[in-house]
Amino acid sequence: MTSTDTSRQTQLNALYTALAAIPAGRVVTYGQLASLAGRPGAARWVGSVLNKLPVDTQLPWHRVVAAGGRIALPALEAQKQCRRLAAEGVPNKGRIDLALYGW
DNA sequence: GTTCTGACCTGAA
DNA sequence: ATTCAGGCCAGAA
Repeated sequence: MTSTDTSRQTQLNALYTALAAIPAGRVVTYGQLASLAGRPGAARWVGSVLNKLPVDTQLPWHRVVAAGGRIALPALEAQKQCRRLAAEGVPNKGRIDLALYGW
């Protein structure tokens, strides 16, 4: 195996760890999560990973939002995410205040 | 090998 | 506030 493969796997693990480390009532942006995973600028990569994430995952994927507290998901999924966040103590109306609930 | 696409980000008009 | 363009990473065609 090449060193890039192992490295990529390690970063992926770091991403899951960082995401799991996000407490309820707190949200992070894709770029920030990418930085936490040791890959600044790889926000798109994070989105790709979350998209392929299984439906029965235990990871708090709903705590990940786009820059400015904007929801990156389509209307339906976004509504579900907003609902979930509100249930965790993050009141939002289609947009989240990162100044208050941001990491 | 190139080209397109996607749960992105920033800055400018 | 909304729209556009350039840049970023990785996987699929």
